[in-house]
Amino acid sequence: MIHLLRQHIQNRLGDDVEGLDKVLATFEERHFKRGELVLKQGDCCTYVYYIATGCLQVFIYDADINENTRDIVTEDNWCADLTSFGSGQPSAENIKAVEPCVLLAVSRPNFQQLMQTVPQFDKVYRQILEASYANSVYRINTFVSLSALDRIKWLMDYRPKLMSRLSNKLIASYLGISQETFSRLKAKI
Amino acid sequence: MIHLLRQHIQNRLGDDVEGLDKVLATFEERHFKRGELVLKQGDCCTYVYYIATGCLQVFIYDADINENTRDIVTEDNWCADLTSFGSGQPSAENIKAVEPCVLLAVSRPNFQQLMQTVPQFDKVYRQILEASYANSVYRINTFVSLSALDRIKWLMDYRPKLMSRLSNKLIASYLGISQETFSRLKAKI
DNA sequence: TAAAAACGTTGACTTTTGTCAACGCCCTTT
DNA sequence: AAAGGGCGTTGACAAAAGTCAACGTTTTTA
Repeated sequence: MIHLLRQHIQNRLGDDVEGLDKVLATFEERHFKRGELVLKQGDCCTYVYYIATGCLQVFIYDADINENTRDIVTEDNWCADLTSFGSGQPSAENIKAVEPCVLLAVSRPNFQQLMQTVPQFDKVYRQILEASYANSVYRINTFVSLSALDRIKWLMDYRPKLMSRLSNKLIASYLGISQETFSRLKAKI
Repeated sequence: MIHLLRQHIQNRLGDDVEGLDKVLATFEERHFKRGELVLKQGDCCTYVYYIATGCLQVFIYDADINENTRDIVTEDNWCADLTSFGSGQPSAENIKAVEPCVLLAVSRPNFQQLMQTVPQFDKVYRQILEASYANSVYRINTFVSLSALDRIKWLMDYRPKLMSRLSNKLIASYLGISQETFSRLKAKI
């Protein structure tokens, strides 16, 4: 699966990336079953994952033990609790494979070494950060400015494939509404 | 006001920052009155601002011309629409001085030159990104997991000074609720 | 300083959303 | 194949939040 990561990086930095082989050699391939936890809250997030295939849910539990979904990330994207990963503090978040997943993982020590020794990897990291941040900004704006119905319409426009790919329960959680409300509002469109 | 930025950088990178004077010389000091727009949606965000003093509101308008607040940023922090700044595309967001502000601004060309010529500036930018992102993640989690009442309590804990410093109208908008609901819920605590 | 505008609160009412329960369906899993 | 569990939908009701209006207060601004 490493060729997918190679392509991902080359798409962003060009075909001639110095140190690319060194970078790729540092990643470990890890497989997760549907429903399996990749990261459990309280544990430190010691890996950053490139999703070769599959789909991850990033979520926190509220007082009633509901899963509240901060993000849903699909193949050819990166996933981690970057806050925990960067600080070394325990994670407040959980990451779960909602489909069978093949992930390519870099550990924290390896990541830091790559950052220091491969300048191009530094660029990759910045792009991960920028993309994650841009995504978050979008998402916050939907929460402060849109009704539940409009958030559904927004998701249909912005990430249409998610609608057919994931369970309604998960999408409702991603939109910050109950499963029942999602079911009812969806029927109105 | 440039000494505030100097201190900000030294606090993060140490007292001996190579190229610091070059960096500081690149910033322009700009003053904004209370209520003045720093960035208007549709315009490109051509500056990144370090807030020396004051407070900025980042917001978008919805269909009813309400101001929906994505973020509130106070002195000794950075503010911009990084998505627009990075891509050069028109901004979807507005930035307004909600208090009289002194901002230190770097233009896009100067920013890019610093990134290429001063390695330490690169680190500063990454820290801005990481901090902005961490802040966004927190904020999303409050929206997907907390009720309006709990978001108010969260704000009291997480950013207590904002509560006394800003108008209720603005805080309500930041929390994604109406001014009236905020007034009523606040009375319950 | 006086007028105007914006703000904060409260009441009455509407709309939106959540909760609990029931039911059929699909999908595992044994 | 049968049992069990989870999912998606719907109904009935409750709770939460929004809207509109009014009013006194504070803040701007002319």
